[in-house]
Amino acid sequence: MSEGVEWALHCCLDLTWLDPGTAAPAAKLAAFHGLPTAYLNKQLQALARDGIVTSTRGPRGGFRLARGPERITLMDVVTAIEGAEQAFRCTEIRGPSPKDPARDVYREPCLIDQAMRKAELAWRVELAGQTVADIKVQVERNAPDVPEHTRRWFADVQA
Amino acid sequence: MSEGVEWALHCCLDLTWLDPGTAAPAAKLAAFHGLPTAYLNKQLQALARDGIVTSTRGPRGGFRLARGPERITLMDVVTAIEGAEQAFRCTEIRGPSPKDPARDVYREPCLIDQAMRKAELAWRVELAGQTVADIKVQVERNAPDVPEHTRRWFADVQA
DNA sequence: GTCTGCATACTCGGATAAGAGCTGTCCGAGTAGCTTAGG
DNA sequence: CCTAAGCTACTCGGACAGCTCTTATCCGAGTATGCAGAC
Repeated sequence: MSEGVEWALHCCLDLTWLDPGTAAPAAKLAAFHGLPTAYLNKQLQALARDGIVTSTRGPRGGFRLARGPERITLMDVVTAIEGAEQAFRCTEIRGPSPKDPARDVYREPCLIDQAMRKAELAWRVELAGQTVADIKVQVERNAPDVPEHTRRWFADVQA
Repeated sequence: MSEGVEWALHCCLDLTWLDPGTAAPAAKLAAFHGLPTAYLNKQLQALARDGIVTSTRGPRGGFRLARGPERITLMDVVTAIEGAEQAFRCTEIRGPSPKDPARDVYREPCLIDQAMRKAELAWRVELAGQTVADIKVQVERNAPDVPEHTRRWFADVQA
């Protein structure tokens, strides 16, 4: 899996702690996490294309969440970065060449495909069941200083 | 996900229908599914390294299952081809650079990592819960002609 | 007729290229705010 | 003093290389089979 997913998730979490009405530029987000600015910008663009964040250009511009974090699932973020295609894709390789006379033996759907889809569905259900807000709440409980620490950093440091 | 997984799963299923005591060479398996022989051979080698199939060289040689299909899970096959590493791997990018004085704010484990692991675990559980024998039984119920069709093809055709 | 040695064909195994996708970088498009000059 | 036009600085956005991993291929290592020749 692309590591852009990790970056995007962390950025979404950061954005929940910004001062209301402010946006975080890609440069600051990159500096905060020690990541290459331009490439992170590319990932954030992907989030913007899927309507997870909104982007504004010019001074005081940057990215902010397009909707409440309770309405952004981990699945949404993964899909935005990785694309919506299945990881396992059936290429229908059953049986000897398509010109085989007994080809109709394989009318029924491929059960290997179904089994893999079932597993991948379980993965997607788990991802769709957790929102950015859930993570936010857990962090605020486990490490109460992180939100303020983050907010302050984005408010003060000019990177 | 590598398409070698699909190839490997189909091959394992084929092997369950071979005449007892016989082995299927990579060339025949490749011809049966319309795949490049040499590359499929490489995937089968990966299965052999993980002890899922056994390989014998020379005439009448080839691959056969190393144990009963009820003891081969889909997880085993996926791990053999894709490796045992997690798809999502946390690189610990939380907070500003490691030399930040307030670094100890991030003592607690990364919750994004935990969330992603949880989802991936659900995927693995699903895969580990289905065996090649399960697929075999389902196919024999849904498409009763496939087993004999396959057995005959491997017994007769010299590819 | 039987045994032994050898040649042969077959198959896996690992080392070696080609291609695709992820990773990383750069510069142009667009915007907000400041500056400055005029009324 | 107030207004407005222009300028500057800042930020996103998409187009352009580098690099790792998947895909694909080839040839050598090893083995069972069948044959030929000697006893």
